[in-house]
Amino acid sequence: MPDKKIKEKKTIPDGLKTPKGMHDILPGEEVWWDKLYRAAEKISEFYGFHKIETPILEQASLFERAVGEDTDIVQKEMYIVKTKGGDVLALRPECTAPVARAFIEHSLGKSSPLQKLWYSGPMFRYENPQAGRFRQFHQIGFETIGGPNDPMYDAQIIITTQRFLEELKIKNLNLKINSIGCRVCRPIYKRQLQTYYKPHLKQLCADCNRRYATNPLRLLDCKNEKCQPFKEKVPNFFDKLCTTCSTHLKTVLEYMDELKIPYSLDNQLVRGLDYYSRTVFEFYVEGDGMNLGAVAGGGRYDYLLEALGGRPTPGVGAALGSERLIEVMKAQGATPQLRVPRKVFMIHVGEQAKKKSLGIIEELRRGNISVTEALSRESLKAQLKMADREGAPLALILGQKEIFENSIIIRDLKNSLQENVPLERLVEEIKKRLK
RNA sequence: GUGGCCUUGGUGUAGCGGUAGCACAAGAGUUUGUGGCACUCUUAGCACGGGUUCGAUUCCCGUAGGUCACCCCA
Repeated sequence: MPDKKIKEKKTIPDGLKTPKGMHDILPGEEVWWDKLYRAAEKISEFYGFHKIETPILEQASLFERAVGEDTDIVQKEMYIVKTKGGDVLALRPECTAPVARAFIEHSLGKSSPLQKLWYSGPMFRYENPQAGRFRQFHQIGFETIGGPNDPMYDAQIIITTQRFLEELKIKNLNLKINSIGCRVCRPIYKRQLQTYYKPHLKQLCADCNRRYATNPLRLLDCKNEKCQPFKEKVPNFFDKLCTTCSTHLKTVLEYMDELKIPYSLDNQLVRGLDYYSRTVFEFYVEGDGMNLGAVAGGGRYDYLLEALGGRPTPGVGAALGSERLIEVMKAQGATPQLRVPRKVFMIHVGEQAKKKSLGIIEELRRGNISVTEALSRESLKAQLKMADREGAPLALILGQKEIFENSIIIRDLKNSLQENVPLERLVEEIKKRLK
């Protein structure tokens, strides 16, 4: 029986574990997240994006309206929270809608007609986890809202995303671009698709039959074998784009060439969020074991603001999956952010020295010198070993003799030279050596 | 939501129907106040629940988690 009790203590009960698809980010991972966030901050600053933070919870109807009632995200992947007051809230599944909401709610367009915003934070989607797919995951995103409806912004969002990926040294990138048309040409194309598919409905899979009615564009990215033969003669969307849209796409592509960004046109690229219009794009990483899906994706959303009750305002945005980026960096052998070692390691010998060390450490920290210690260790050896492992350049050694002389030893751990200095000159002596 | 595979100390891994080895990591030490190497010792484990069995970590079932595929996406 006592055996059993020990067991119970060791294993955390299932009921207390992290929920499925959600993970702790432990201190060992810090170096990767650090690298990611530093890059994000650097790129945002360079490209003139300002950070915005929106609540984790929003009214569920925000996403229904923005992302679309018919989408998988809204239909089956949202975490819904009912408050005691009767509000229906959702854990945000993405962040473009909240950013657009904030733009309207705070009339950001009034202070400056073009807003360049970026965000970073957790998103939530209730789906089955697998590699690169979690129920709580993190995104970093860039949005430009407002200004004229100019393909230049599409290009700028893409180059920003591209530069961010480069900053992270991510290789083997593949950029896919497509246009899904506008209010004018998309409905026409949808009808053409329906006309094309109608005679074949009985031979199509169940999903496609549903898509036929709800979202004909998705017929294009069905992967069911049954449906493949019919794709060959599908009317090509590029031919059906209205003049405005095809000019828009052409210009975006010209800018890509100008910026020397390689891309591939993919007329089957249809994103699962309804707010997109015209340009849509995704970045993939090619290579073995890189089945993470898109590492970044985005597009233009000219009708989103309007759909949320704002004035008609164009926008373009991109989102990157933080966990996927880190996965790719690891897989491609990138080096994580270096931890900055603390400058000096305080070592004591004996009870009296231990007590006195406390004060010295505080004095150093106030002198803006970072200090580590292992005051709980007693042996000098063990403490030096720790100092070595921490990578501190200097160790301070305080023992009976030093206390008596009112001095302290500064040991250079790189070349093993040490010197005894008066305690009152400690801060300046350290600073001299750290230069 | 459906289906396949997986689950051994902190980490990575052996193993067998009779309760477990190894490596790394961690801690202590190799005499008296000096680290990185080496050596010694120590700590620590069969995901959870049930069944078959004299006995299960090993076989069977279920649950959970992970992973892969479909779907969709970051």
